[in-house]
Amino acid sequence: MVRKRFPDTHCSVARALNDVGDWWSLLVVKEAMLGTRRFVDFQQNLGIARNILCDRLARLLENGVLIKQDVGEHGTRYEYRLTDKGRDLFTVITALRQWSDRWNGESDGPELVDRANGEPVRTVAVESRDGRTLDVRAVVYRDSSDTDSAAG
Amino acid sequence: MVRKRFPDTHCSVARALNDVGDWWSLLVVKEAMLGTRRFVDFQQNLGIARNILCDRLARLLENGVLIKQDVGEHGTRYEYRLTDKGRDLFTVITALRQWSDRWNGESDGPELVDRANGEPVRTVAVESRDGRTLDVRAVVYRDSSDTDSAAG
DNA sequence: GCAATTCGGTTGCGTTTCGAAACCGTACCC
DNA sequence: GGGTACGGTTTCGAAACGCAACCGAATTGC
Repeated sequence: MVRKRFPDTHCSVARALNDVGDWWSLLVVKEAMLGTRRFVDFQQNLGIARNILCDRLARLLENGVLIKQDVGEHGTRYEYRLTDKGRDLFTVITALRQWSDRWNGESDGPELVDRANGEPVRTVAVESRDGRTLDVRAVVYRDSSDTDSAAG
Repeated sequence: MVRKRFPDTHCSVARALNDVGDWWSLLVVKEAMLGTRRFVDFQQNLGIARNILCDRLARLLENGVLIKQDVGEHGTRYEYRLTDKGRDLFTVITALRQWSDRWNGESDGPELVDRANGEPVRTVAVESRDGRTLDVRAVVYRDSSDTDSAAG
């Protein structure tokens, strides 16, 4: 299974999508954030085909999103765990989850709460240095190679 | 071109990926945020095949991320513009961009700055109600249908 | 009026990727 | 030595992708 994609593009978003841009990769990472670590558990919880899971895990390993550890408990047994890079996708996944809940209706899935006090987390947003929430019209892409104009 | 995906899943992340989960969709939205509105411009700026672009635009229209307006300037001419739902992906795309820049190295692409004062925007993060930055270990998924345990 | 061009697609067709199920090899258990 | 669990790999049909050619409507050029 080849993975050509866009090996080097000037666009950060495209480069991020090289790592986690296909359908299953982000779901695997999300599942890992829920505590799943074993091959069979990923497979069952996600309902993903085994070969695709193999491929996605391998790619996530290559990209440094997951690491694979041999835990020799009973026979052949491995654990796939998030790296710092993988855990850092928490913001992306949370933003995506909140976006979906805002626009596609609330899901009956788990609610994300602060472990310290059980309160829901804030809405993820882009903020200015002094703390104002910025929408896409309130920013400019500077030194662009595409355009210097405003976004939106 | 059929689009089965997961029409109704309890998982918000999966439902978000139904809308923008494939390779090109998010890039089309990102391009729209840079100001691109016309078919040919999307096609040239992204380097996407025309039929694929057609399909993605149609799907983004269906999902309410874009709207299509007939601007009868010169012959057949349409504009694809972001809806509120589409503009609201700004947070997701920005989080993804920042993640990529942190872990895959800075790109030579445009830098995102506050239009009001030209300063770079803050790092997007998940925060508690009282403003602490939360990583994945600092949260719990409550009322989960999968697991009640902590994430990470 | 007629050809050339632009725009926004659609169609054909070959290649790549996906996905379900079957199969494989190792290690444990009895 | 048979059974089971785990982590894959193989097979093969279906879907998606990408390129290039074509199409239809409107605009421009003459």
